[in-house]
Amino acid sequence: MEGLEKPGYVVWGEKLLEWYRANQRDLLWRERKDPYRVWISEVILQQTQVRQGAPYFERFVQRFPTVESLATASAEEVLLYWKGLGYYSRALNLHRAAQKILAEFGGNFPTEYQQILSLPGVGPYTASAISSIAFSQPVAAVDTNLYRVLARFFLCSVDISTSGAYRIFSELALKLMPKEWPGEFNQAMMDVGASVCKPLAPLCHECPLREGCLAFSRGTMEEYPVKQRKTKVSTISMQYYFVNDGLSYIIQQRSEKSIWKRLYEFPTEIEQKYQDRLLAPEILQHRLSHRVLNIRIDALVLSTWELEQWSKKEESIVVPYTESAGYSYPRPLERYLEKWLGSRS
DNA sequence: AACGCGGGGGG
DNA sequence: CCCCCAGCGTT
Repeated sequence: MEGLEKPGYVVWGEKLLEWYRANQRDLLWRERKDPYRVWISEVILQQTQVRQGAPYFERFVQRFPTVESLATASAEEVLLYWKGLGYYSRALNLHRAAQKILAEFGGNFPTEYQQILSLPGVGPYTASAISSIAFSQPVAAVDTNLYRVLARFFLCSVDISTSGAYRIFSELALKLMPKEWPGEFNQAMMDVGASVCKPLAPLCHECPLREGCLAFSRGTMEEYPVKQRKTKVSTISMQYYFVNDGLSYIIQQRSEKSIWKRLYEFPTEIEQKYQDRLLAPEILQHRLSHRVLNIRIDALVLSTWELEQWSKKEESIVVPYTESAGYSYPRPLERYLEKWLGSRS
């Protein structure tokens, strides 16, 4: 990595801030420096793009405006506001963290970095983001944007998926940061990374850091940052039965262990005697990051009496069509339901 | 250090 | 079909 003279660091940070003051995105959670709102927004935006997360933030803080309102809600309802966003343990951790804040910090959002880091679902990045934005602590929020911007500018070839990279980049960022503006600096880094220094086809012509950027001068922007290759994609098959009587259907809750934590799904098996009453199956394909799910859904229409017998089985829940929205479903099942219920009216 | 964990969008 | 994204927790 090429060095930068001491005075150069100061100029770097100030150039970035100057650009940020003129070009920052106006986002809902930037209106106030309320640690609660910063926290919620940061968790929503973990591995999630602003466009996708913004509507969720608005709904979430409207329903749960304070730590206490979140802590005293049911996990079930919190999940309902997370439905469709993915990475569902984030919602469950948010809920647990709110209860921890209530129990251990008297309902006041903790102000110390180490305390913030101790909250479930809050890692080094999120703790730094909250500390810097809400409490003006001089710590670097090391996310993929920061890796990309700095790796390109300084032509740094360290593999960002290794643990050593975190320390190198956070120390470098701290040198570049004007210490009076830690929150602004971190958010400026995110905005430059998101809207200018993009992973592919970066807009170098409008970059405030173009001058001095080593990757730009060599035309090798897209080769940075260096990241280890990902694992291969695997395929998994799933079988569901949509058991209904024309008015209600059967669901069960998934465990907290694997994919789709605590969301609701259709039964995965039926008794032998129903095998010859299945309707034509629906085949859905659902792509995840490193997996492809082939989902087969067989519809089974029972009489009201038969459905009632079924519902006596352990863990099964009968849902009237009209109350379908009261439960959180994985995306593919939600789409199946919409189609089924919609076709009836 | 490597992996599981979602979903939407872009080329 | 691949890639990407305001990461974290577990093993």
